Amino acid sequence: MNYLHDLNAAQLEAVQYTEGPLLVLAGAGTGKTKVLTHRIAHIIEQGKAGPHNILAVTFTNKAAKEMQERISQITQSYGLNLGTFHSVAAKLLRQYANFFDLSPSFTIINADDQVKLVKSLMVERGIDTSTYAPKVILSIISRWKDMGLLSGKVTEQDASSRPYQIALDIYRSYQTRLVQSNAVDFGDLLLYNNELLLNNPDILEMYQQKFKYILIDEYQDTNVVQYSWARMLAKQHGNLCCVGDDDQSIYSWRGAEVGNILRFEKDFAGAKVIKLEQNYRSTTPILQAAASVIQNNKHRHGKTLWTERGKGDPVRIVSCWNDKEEARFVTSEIMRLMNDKTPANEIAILVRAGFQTRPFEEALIANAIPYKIIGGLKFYDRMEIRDLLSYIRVALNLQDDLALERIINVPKRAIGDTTVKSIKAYARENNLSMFGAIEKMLELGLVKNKLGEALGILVRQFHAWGQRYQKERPADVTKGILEDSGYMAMLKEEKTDESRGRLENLNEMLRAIADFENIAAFMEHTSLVMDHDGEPDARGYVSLMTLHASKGLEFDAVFLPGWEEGVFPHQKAITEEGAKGLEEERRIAYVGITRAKKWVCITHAESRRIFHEFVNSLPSRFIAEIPPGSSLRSSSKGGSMSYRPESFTKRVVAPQSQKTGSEDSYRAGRRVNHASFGAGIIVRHSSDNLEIAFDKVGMKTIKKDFVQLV
DNA sequence: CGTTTTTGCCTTTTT
DNA sequence: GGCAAAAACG
Repeated sequence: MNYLHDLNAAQLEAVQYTEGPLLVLAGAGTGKTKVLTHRIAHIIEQGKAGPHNILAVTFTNKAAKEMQERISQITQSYGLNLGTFHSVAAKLLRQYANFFDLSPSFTIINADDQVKLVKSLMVERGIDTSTYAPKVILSIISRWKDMGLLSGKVTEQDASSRPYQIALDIYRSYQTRLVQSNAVDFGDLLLYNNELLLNNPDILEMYQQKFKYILIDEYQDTNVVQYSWARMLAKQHGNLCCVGDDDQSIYSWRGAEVGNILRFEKDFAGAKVIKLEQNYRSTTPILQAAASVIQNNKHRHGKTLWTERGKGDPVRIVSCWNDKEEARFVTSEIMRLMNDKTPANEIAILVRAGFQTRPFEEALIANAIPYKIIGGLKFYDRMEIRDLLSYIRVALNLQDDLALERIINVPKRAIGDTTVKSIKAYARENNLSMFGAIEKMLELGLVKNKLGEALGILVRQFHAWGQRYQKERPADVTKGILEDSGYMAMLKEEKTDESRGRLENLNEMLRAIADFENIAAFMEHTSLVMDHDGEPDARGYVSLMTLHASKGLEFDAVFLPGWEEGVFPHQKAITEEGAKGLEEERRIAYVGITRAKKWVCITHAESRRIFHEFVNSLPSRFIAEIPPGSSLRSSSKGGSMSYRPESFTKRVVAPQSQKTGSEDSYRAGRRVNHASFGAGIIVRHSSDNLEIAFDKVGMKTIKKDFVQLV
């Protein structure tokens, strides 16, 4: 029983309350993982259920791995069903693949392939892809999947407007094509699972009996399908424990429904709710600042974090002229911290969007500070890796058109655009896969000479590789692919730094494959385990990442740059989602602040280069929500800052003085008048366009010429 | 017909 | 300041 000793009262209650539905509202840094791991260990230790009768799902592989390790430290847990939603779903679906006209070896396609498929379907039926972006159409389809809607269940009403009509049309053929290619996307993994249980009471009952205790981590991030799936599975025993924090729900754009966690007590009769409010991470001013921001949200359970850490430094809020100066300021502060013996890996810069990392990278490099971008370019997203994966995919599944198209002419083998188009046309006419079409065309002598020869070689090679995978070691066959295809030779020929790096990456992948029994297991791993690169615990590196990527992490010092209206909160979140979008932005701010153990420094720039024009913005409204009592405001624009090197003023003033008088008068904060929209205030401006918050009609983007200064 | 060069689009967050 | 699709080139 000694594993219960280091728990506080609320944590202990959550661990011991094993029977019936339970919602654990776990604020940032309150020991959420501890509760989950101890609870699982407790169920096993008490003999309530064996590991194989417990199901625990997380969102990230990292979380799953950490939980597994920590449980193993407490008790024997062999056979525990623990994994991400997607990996658990994939495992289950492979057993019932034939229910969905798939073979158990189906491929899981990634986002890139999804967009490509949607686009090619749109082009096929003559829909203009510049008016309706394939990405947008895909996101509509994905949201339907997240809501549990197969194309047949989408109603006329769901698809009333034009983009939705297009999306529905594409959705149907998209699914057909995926099935023909023996492939599923991420959304399908859960959607099909849900359908499986809905339509097959016998299968559902079997799993209901198997899983006596179900635990869900990060419950605030679940979508409708995940909710429905878990609810069905838990129905018989009713022992569903959901752990999450409504204030940290930041994935609505991926289909997550905050409503799931807000509705918990309604959905599960007799549910118990336990709040974890003692924070073990941050100082009081940090928690106060976070609380005063998040309390502006209407839709939340509401909880008050407190700490015994005691007083600490106030949250700093610093104004800068522009993005470059902001980066230099943050970098100089980082150097100061490192001089004061704060290790680099205890320092993080958290940005709203990926492109904001650039000025920081430049400043960090200029000052020789080692840094790592977390979650930026992923190992499996690299060109050469995706090429090799495509080769493997085709070798394993000749129907995988998307993969074949990617590598059909890599390395160059004289199979160009026109040939690919004719192959696709032939495939469509005869209802064949591309590979099938090539074989048929060769058989009928429709392609001749050099082209026929090149295609013939390719066909024979893929058959050979596929057969070799059946009996030989996967790493050997894969190496064979790289050699036989000429891919390796192509890179060796190039002899640039880049090509050498690519070769190194391919070798690393061969080494990774060597750890797997069979190639199918490796492919499952690559499609579901994406967090490979940039471990945040890397010693000696400052971490640079998006706020989203920072969830679950903690650092001594956290820098939060770019707190400007339009950047953060992001303009799109507000225009597209309105008040809901703003609340989510605020939760992102909350996540950012609560990553810090000792120091938070928020900065905003008055002018920022976005694309190739200067954009002026007002400070984020979230800054105004932080009370002076827990924060300290200053400016790096001149005057009082002691750490400000001479060069700052020189460089910073220059762009300002370059502006013409008339441009300058349209700056953020000025009131303007518009003939039809009335009075408003400029929120941001670029060379031609003004973003104006009108008193009556809300946000609009207006050309400068159409408004007058008041 | 296939390869090289140029243009034109960007950028919210990702299992 | 990057990468993919279209246009020009061979």
